[in-house]
Amino acid sequence: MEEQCEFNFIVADDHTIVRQGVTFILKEIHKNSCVYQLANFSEIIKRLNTTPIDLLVLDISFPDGTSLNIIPTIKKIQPNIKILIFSAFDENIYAIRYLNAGASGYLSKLSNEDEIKLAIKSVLNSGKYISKNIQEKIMDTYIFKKPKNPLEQLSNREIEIAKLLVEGFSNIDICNTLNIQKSTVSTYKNRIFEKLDVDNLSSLIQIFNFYKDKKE
Amino acid sequence: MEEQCEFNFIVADDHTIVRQGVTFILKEIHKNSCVYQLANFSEIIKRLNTTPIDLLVLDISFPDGTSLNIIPTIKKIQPNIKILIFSAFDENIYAIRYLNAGASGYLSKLSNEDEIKLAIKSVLNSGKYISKNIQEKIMDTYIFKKPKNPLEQLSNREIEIAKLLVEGFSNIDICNTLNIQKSTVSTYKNRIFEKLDVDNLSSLIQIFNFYKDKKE
DNA sequence: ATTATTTGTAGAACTTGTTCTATAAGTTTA
DNA sequence: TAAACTTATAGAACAAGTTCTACAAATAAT
Repeated sequence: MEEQCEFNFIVADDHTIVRQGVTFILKEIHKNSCVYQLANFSEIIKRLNTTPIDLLVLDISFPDGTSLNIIPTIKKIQPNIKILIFSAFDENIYAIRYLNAGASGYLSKLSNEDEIKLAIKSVLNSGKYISKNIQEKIMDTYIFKKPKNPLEQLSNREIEIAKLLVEGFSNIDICNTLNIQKSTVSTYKNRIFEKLDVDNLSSLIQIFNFYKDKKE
Repeated sequence: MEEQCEFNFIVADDHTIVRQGVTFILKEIHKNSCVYQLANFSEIIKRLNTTPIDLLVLDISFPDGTSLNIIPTIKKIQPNIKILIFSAFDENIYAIRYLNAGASGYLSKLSNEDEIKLAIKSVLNSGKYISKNIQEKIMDTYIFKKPKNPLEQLSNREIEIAKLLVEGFSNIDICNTLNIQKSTVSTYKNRIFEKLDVDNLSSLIQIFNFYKDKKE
């Protein structure tokens, strides 16, 4: 039966409704394709071991970066597979990481139907899809050559203070333990936020947890 | 044209793919119905003011400050409307609160297609849908009432505010969006911290992220 | 039915955090 | 090597956040 499939797709997402929505679009684009709807990682692996897949549309539900390493795992089984990340999380923080890890595209769930179709077609035809937003981001990274791991931009002192902030210490705590003025701590905080392009502690914590164990 | 609609539905969700998936299912159940796909709260209100709606399938994760109190707001416009909450958040924390607030059902996005159809049909026919899980939950709460997920200790308002804090909003942001005094926000923050036994935002974020998707 | 507790809310006084500006020392770069 | 950033640091004025107290309404407990 697989021989009647023009393409083999996997749609992996824990939400049924999303799987079905994506399946519907895939069938619209390629009527004679087979779509495997899967809800978790082990199902994906099982399927990859039995069926050559052209495109995997992959939801990433965990913002902590654990799903990053599933990409090489998948590619080890099927090196030519195209992976389109379909994510509810903000492009700005994650997209480039996933593309570097070997994904063929990163698509926001906020995208309208045309964009979704475009992404799928692009990945199938040219092997990649990069949204306007991400293109700009990459330009930034290349032209201003920011390091891949944004934490590397921080000076030693800045990292020291960022870490304390992330661990929950107040400015006053920090200024006491480091014996500096509170205004100094604030200045650091500002510089850290600026360098990492965030504007609240919550985002700092996210970035920190995301990148702390990653080599650039 | 509205007179040819057997039912009028609204599907409100910020993700296109979800709106379309739900629309597809609704059309499958009631071929001759009209479905309005809307992406934010103000669109919902606008539509409610012009069209009598039988069922609103409402995602509660969208970013424009949607919360519990939109349910009474909606019901004030159309008292007989049925609201089915279709949520990516864990039932255990939110379901009962939304049902108490006047929703007719609470459906997890993890549900399979049959469950989704069942929920929609139940709400349309009998005016309510309560999943096995939630039924058990209610039993537990009524009969055995064991405290499991610490987030359950928080009141509705406390959860609302905790969520905003976790997402990185400042006290001032919160007091502006909720139209309360900044001292009030601080009071909440304190109570939240006390109940969850933490003393800084960082820990709150950790607890929140740890428990938000966990069943008890 | 009465009492106790929780919930939602603030005012005023106070503490903490931010901004804006600035400076000396260290590092790059043209 | 001089000019140009970067880094580590504050003072002062101002903004944001906290504390402590309080009170009415809703809930729960006795």
